[in-house]
Amino acid sequence: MSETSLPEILRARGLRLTAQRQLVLEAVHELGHATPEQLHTAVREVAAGVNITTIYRTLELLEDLGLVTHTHLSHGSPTYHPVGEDQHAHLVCRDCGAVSEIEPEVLAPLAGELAKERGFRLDIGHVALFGTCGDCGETK
Amino acid sequence: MSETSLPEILRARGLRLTAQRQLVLEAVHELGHATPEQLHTAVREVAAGVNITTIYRTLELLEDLGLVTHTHLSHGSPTYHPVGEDQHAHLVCRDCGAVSEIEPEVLAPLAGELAKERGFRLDIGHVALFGTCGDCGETK
DNA sequence: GTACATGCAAAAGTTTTGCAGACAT
DNA sequence: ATGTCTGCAAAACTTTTGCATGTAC
Repeated sequence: MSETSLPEILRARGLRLTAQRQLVLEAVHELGHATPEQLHTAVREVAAGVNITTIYRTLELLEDLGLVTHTHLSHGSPTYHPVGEDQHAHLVCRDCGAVSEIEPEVLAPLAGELAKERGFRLDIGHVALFGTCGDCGETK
Repeated sequence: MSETSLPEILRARGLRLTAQRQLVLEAVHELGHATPEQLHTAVREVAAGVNITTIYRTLELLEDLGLVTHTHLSHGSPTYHPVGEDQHAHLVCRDCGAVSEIEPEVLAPLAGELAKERGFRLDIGHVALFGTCGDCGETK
């Protein structure tokens, strides 16, 4: 439950702490990986009046502050999740749509090679791997 | 330039071979990884009357036929590329937006481990890795 | 009090759907 | 001839923008 001190980070930039910003950040932590739409719904359960526009603007801000990131999991809308804490990548099954997480260690060798060969710094929290999951693979 | 016989695949399903379908598939091969919008522009250069709707419908069909796949490279629109031939993954720089390709061999160990540990069959042609490229990393 | 944030409404952009006419077979 | 495809128009979504009001500081 480390909140990485939103108030301080905001203050350091001369920005303001608002209920909306706290709620959106909380929702991102609660939901794990969620679309703007889903976050909107979640926030609304606590504060009914919050506008979807604010969700988008706040997510952009939080991402800029380094508190959240987003990934494109197959479909149209991106999903947001907290940064830091649990760095992890996503495994997305194209058949059943299931999303599972994998530990960063699995990607470490790859990240190392990319850095060495290309100078490319892999953002592990941003990785989405597509394919067929065990269940769907067997059935076929 | 192996065309993987579009006519035959269509016929086998009782579907029809049209100029539009040939043009869209050709464009996907030519452009490498392109958004529906970009494909539309490319196709229009040859056949001006083709509608964007047809691009979407055709891409869906071609994907269903296993001739093309799509990947989500950062922004809103997905990009489509041919299946088979040159299996490759994408490296996307979040700072400058540059997209480069990496050879499938780099991903082979990872693919192997995922298959072994999770029974997950990684679709290499679908992989998009985000991070910071060499140029942007140095500058900072 | 002042500048930043939010809500609202509208715009912009993307993807989907319905339907009548065109066309491959 | 017949059933599939396409183009057109409109609808459904998602995301962005402008502006007046509200509010943290």
